[in-house]
Parts: sequence; structure tokens; C-alpha cells
Amino acid sequence: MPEGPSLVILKEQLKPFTGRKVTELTGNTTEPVSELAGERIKEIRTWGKHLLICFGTTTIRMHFLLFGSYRINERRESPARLSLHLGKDEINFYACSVKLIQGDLDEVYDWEADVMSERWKPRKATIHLRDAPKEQAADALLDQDIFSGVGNIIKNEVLFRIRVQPESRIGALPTDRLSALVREARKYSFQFLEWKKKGVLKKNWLAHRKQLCARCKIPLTKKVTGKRKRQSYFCRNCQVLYK
DNA sequence: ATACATGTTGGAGC
DNA sequence: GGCTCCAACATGTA
Repeated sequence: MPEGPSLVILKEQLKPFTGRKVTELTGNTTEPVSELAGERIKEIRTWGKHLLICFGTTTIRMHFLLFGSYRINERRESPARLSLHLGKDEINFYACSVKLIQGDLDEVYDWEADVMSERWKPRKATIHLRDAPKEQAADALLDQDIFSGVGNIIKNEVLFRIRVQPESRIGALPTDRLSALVREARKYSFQFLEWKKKGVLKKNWLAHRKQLCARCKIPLTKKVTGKRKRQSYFCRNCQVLYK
């Protein structure tokens, strides 16, 4: 569930509830969500991996972390973290992080950093990257302040596609690889969205959790990389290490 | 079936 | 202050 494109799908699913009154809020969240009872959903937005359910001045921010899930007009066995009751409809969230945000979201979020946003600004990402020359490429792609919405799958697939080894230093990348990294982060995220909608995401993975390189067929290397300590899958033959 | 994993946060320790 | 490490959270999949 967690990466940016999946949140876009969820946003689309929740859009029909815009304008609806939330009659009751229940669940085991410790946030004081019941104060929102009686308010109408003004807008459903996302920022990277954040789902934003906007009311008047308050917004519910949901983050699905690793195990979060949701059901619309259905329930799971486990207790809901948050349930929004809208008359006879209900939206249930499980095992996710809930936070209430007060005030203007523009003060909280840099929309230009969200790879799924129409306001995504590749030049801004490039500028951020130039400020972090010692960062490993794998870490940079997972930086939510630069590539909001990019997760470990997108990271591995992007690096495979642009033929850059995950431990490459940003400052050592040739200009065309740096721009390819920024461009592909967005391009593959939208490809992810299309494949996810069609239910064919996994079968289109070229590197993530794969055994063999999709190009040269040699065994892929699986290695925990970078300060973020996430699993990388890469081809030691076709992906270049820039040091 | 045991371990790992689409992720983040807060606190400890240095 | 800033960095890294660790635990915690809680569930589907291999």
C-alpha cells in the first residue's frame, strides 16, 4: 500500500465522499478526532505517502507506514485505528498513523516535492541533489523532502532503469544520469500507478525482489544499502557505480 | 512457517 | 546539534 501511486488510487476511491458529512469518528487512535463529528469532508488530497482528509480548518493526516490498510464499506477482523462514519457509509483504516493538522496545508507541505503532483518541480529536486553530493543515490531517492512518495520499490526500479548502482554518490553522477534520476523518479511512479491499477505491478518488476537481471540475465545482487538501510536489488554488470 | 518487508518516529548514545 | 542505531508498530507474502 505505502508508495505514492497507491495513495493516488486511494484518493480517487475516496473522492465520492467529498462534501459528505462525517457523522461519527471512532477507533483506537489517540488523536482527538471526535471533535470533527458533524463536519463535512471538504477535500481529499495526498502528499507523497500521506492521505489528507480536509475539513474546515482541521485535516486528518493518515500514513500507512508498512502495514497500514483500509476498507470502504467493509470491515476487517482487527480493530480499526480510525473509522469515519458517513450516514450508512463507512471508511475504515487499520494499522496506520493518524495525526490532526491545524490550519493551512501549504504551510506544512511542499507540493512541488511530490512526484505524483501536477506541481512537481524537477528542477527543485535537482537543486536539492546538488546540495547533497555525498548522499548515496538510493538514500536520495528515498528522501521524502526531495522525492515525496518514492518508496523502496520505486527506488530499485528507477535505479535499474537508469543503470545507476544504488551506492553511487550523487555528486559523482554525470549530469545526464542526475537528470535521468529525477526524470525517471516521476516517470516510473506514473508507470507504477498504471500497472497497480491494472493489477500487474509485480509482474512488471525488473529488479525489485528479482533473482536475475532482466537485461543480461546474471544473478542480481541483493544488499542493504545506505544510511536508510533498505534492501537494494541491482545488477553489478549493467548498473554503474559512480564513486 | 518463520522471516522478511511497499515506512516512519522517537529516544538513546555518541 | 546532528548523526546513527534501535525498538516499536502490526500484517501479507514467500
